[in-house]
Amino acid sequence: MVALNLKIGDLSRRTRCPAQTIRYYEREGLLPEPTRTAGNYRVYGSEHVEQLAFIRNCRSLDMTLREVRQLLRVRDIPDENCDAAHRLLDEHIAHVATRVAELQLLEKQLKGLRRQCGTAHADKECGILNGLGRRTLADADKKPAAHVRGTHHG
Amino acid sequence: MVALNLKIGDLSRRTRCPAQTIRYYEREGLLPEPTRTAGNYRVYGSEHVEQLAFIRNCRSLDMTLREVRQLLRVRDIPDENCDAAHRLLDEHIAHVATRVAELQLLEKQLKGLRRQCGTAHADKECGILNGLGRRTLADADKKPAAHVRGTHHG
DNA sequence: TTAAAACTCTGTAGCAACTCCAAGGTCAAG
DNA sequence: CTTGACCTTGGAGTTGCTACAGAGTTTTAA
Repeated sequence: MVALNLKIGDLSRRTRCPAQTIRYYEREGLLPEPTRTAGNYRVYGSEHVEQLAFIRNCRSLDMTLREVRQLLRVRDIPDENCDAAHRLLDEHIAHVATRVAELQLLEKQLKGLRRQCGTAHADKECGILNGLGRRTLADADKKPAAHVRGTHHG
Repeated sequence: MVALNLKIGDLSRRTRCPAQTIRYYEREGLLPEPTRTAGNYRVYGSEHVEQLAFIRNCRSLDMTLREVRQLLRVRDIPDENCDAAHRLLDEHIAHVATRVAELQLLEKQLKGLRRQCGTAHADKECGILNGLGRRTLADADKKPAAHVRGTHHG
């Protein structure tokens, strides 16, 4: 159960992961290099299907590729105990919880700002625009804290 | 009230914004180009202090630079009514609310996964590692939805 | 058989919002 | 006159992809 002989497009359809992304994971060392055909096409087996599924599951849980790499390493050391996986997951949960709290505070601030102007009028009287210009909105200087970013509405 | 004659380091300290970032905002057209000394040093006035404060306030509310640019444009059209600012802020609030909901779901899933293995043991029996390998964690294929990313614990 | 369509290959650039580095110019103090 | 703090520009790195471009390969249909 290793030789399925999938081309990259087949693997892509099977895992709902774009082919470009599969190549990217390979470059990044998350997926082992597949064998090649005479024509230099990549050929995948079931181990690739499974590993890619693992990666995508982790990603859907918003883990970074760094974390995925660590989990893969843990997974591949047989008969080790799974403390490392526990720690990683616990840390990840903590990060998410932190971010939720931050965003909830943010939401409150935004709604407060929004209440400062409910109606249309000339810009110079707009409580929102004025509020944003003021040196202090609630409390000033708190660092963005490095891991804090990301609402990413594109 | 325009000529304070601040050098970039002075402005940086005053606004707690790194000098590099100030130059970046200038390149991106968010801050007007300052005058220069004979030695080619940037010289800032109070209008720069105020505009930079505005930008940083927006950023601390997690707005994108694109949104900030739009708000600045709105602000600089005098006697216009502030509908545009309202719409922008409402949209931003909606994005944040969406992201909060997503992250809360995520947190639940992660905690569920964590519960699958409470104790140390050999990796191959670990419910976490096994759970991540399974083809379906909760429900499979839901798109990352483009603006959904970002917990970014670096 | 052959020509078009569909697929794959590599490599590069772009996104957001910075941050960091290098190599050098400018200015005040000692 | 030299040290050091500051400033200048330009370019690369970060994260996790996505989107080309230009070329080669394989499959399908006429």
